[in-house]
Amino acid sequence: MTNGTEAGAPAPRPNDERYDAQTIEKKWFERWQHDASLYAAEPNSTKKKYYVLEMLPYPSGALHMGHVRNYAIGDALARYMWMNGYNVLHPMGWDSFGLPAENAAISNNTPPREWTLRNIANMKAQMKRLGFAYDWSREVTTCLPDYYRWNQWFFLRLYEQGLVYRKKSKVNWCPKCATVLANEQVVNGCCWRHEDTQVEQRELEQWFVRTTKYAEELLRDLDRLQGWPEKVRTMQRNWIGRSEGTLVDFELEGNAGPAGSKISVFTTRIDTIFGATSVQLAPEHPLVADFTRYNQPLGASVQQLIAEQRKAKETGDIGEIEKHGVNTHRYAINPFNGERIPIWIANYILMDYGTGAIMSVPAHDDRDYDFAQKYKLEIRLVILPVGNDPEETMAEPKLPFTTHDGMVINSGPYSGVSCAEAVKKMTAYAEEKGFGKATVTYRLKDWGISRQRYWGTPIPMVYCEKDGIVPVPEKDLPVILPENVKVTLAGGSPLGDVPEFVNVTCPKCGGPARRETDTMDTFVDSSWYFYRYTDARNDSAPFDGKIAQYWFGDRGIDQYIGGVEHAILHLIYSRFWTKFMRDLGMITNDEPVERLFTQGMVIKEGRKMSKNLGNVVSPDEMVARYGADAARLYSLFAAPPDRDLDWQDTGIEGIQRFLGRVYRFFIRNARPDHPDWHKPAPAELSPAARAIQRKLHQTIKRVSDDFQGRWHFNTCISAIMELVNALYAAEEAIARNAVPVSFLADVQRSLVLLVAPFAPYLAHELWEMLGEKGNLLKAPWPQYDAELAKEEEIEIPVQVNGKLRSRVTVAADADETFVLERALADDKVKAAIAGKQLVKKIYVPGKMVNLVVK
RNA sequence: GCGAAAGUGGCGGAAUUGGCAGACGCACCAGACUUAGGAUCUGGCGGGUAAAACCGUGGGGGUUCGAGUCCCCCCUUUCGCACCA
Repeated sequence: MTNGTEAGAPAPRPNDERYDAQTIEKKWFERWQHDASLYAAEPNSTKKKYYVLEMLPYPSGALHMGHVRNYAIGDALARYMWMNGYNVLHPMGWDSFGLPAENAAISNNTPPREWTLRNIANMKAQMKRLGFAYDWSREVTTCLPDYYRWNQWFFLRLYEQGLVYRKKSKVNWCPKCATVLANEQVVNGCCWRHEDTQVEQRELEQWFVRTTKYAEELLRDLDRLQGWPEKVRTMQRNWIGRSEGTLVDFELEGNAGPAGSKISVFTTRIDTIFGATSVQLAPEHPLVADFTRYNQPLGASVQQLIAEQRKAKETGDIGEIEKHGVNTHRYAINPFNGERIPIWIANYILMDYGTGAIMSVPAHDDRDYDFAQKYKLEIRLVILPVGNDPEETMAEPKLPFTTHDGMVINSGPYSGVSCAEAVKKMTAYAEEKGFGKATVTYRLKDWGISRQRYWGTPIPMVYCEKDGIVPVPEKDLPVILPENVKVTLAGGSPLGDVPEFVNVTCPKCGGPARRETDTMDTFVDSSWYFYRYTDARNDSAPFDGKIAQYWFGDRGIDQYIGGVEHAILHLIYSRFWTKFMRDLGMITNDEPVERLFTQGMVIKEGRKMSKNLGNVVSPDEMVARYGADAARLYSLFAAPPDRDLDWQDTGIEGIQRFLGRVYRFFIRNARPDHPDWHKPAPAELSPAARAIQRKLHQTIKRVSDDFQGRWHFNTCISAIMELVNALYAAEEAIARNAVPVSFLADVQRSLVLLVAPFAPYLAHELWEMLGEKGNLLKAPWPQYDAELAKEEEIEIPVQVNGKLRSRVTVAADADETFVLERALADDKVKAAIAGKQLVKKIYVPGKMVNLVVK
């Protein structure tokens, strides 16, 4: 151990003081490899639990900087909680089913399993090199049977509960993935993975999970998720898209068609129904087929409308579609006034929302107004907005009025009541007469989970000619995904080409049957993986409920950290799964995640990193050049974690320099062999030592407060830098023995602890340098003392008429009279107020003085 | 179109509650040490001025003794939603 210097002599700065991250990190990396229990959560602990989770990665081959940032945040928190005495669960796993493995299989002839496991090995090694403190004994790999068998087990439970069903439906088909996408995976009409590939529509038999059963609860419980970003809650609320309204049946005039004699429309504005001047059908509405059967020209027009709508949907421009429609010359009867109104077919009416039919009220709906203008349909005023002058409005209405705040007019017996009142009364009337009822519609759809792909969880179902659809008995799970399958991107599941997989005997009758060849959407895997972590090696159940109960408590995972791109899909499916498991009696919590944190992206030169732009920063390269500590610390220092981070290569060099400064300070000042080193620090300190002490306690406060609060680790690190700068400034005082060694030992110990969550390698090295033997991870977090953090003297700015004129230095506890006296005695202040009348003296205690003069 | 967040030096960012704008770091400049410096240490660093004055947090107004922070209007950027009846 290098000793400090003799009193009075300036500190020598030999070359071996150089901070060599590679050597230090290699040393600790090797030690940590040999201690698997280092980061293990304690199984039967009386300590308070803390479950911190980062979103598990897809094993694409290598980590990127976004991962490093995500995990650096979680790791800092985990280490902080350990040091605060919690029993911490900090696991990691692999979201390892999915299409890229198949693409890789095709392009370089490697089986998906091999490719995936190799990527996992590589990324795991990267994580270890970065020093992340994961409990690897709980590692979850979703593509292995010991995990996906439980997906199958859950599928059987869903089936028993009637929560999964088969339905023939139009599906979104991505030609590049050669598979079905859930609605949620379609972004602006394109595939969420292939942003430039338009999604097509195909008709297929699919398995659907009845997520809509929980729509109401998923919406309601969003209000409880106070630890989630408002933004995410809003996105989920929009996604669920709850809408209260009324279903109203319009009879068809004349001969009823075979599809029925009524058109059911959904409206949120039944109060405007006396203003309905047409009924509009979606081009794909079932009734349309009847209308076009003996009407060739109409059929052609409808085809046109369908094509327009489809194209608009595919390009994501459905919001701006140019409205087109065609008059069927059929009529519907308004049940409220018996009036016959024309039935139109229009390209902006969507079949997959509500009933696919609407009543058109041009005077009180923007869209209907546009449409009526274009086709010269009647526009009838039935709402008078509050605050409008009736006569003026009647004479020259500035339509459309879409407000709910108004009075119903021209509406028979309802004229004169408020909109809200009319909705109630008219709905009640419709229910009484049997032609309508109050309804709630959701934008949220059931979750289509079938994928015509190989690399996923086989759906445990069998099709028997005699018995139909038969679930695979639980004892036969898992249905193993066969290997050596020829993967192609042609349509249909590759599993269909594997006879030994497909051909089975029916579990019921023993006769010949076919296995389901579709696999599950990978969002199934990630919907419950965090429960598996609590009991990852259980081979008789997905997990033990009691163990999950300990880690999830009543409110779920204490802190979940990941990208905002998962704000809807992953998190809504996870919430669904939790509610489903709760209703199965497996768990007691209603929600999976108490606190959610969404970190910003890592960008460079103002743009997202991408291979195309050639601005990708490789973690491996950063670690090789600057070390893991520097890479991690910089990813926390460069921006607050919730904001985007603009990566600058010179920025990380600054961080490396800082780590070097810390290291060199310890090289010079860690003196565990000194006789005073382990003695308690004296209560009375010299001014130089007192200054350090004050700074130290201020720093502890700042760092601790941020961990508890807003997580601005960038300012925490700044604070630690300030402390280190203060120590450098004090080195002369240290050299002349004006700072007691025992006190300096305390300061250094605290500094190591403050650094430990952010730069674990260096912290461990320094800890050892201080002569400490115990596990740094379990060393208690330093506590600050408000008294010691207090300044003894403060500088008070003095303003005259709001402009800074001078500063006066006073004791921290000086009273107002004294401070004002000093301020008025100051020469610069005197000059500023000379010849003027002092009208007001403002003193904000400890902050500032403002003198108002005339 | 609707909603949210943001806009501060050459750059990343600080200022947590209305109270010294620019902490901390990068870049740059100067000095020290040095055979050397892409190491290290010290100092400087919003504009402006000889120094001051003065100006300065996207733009314009307002409230206040005092505004980056609060209110009103506008501009720009990012994100989310978008004929959802």
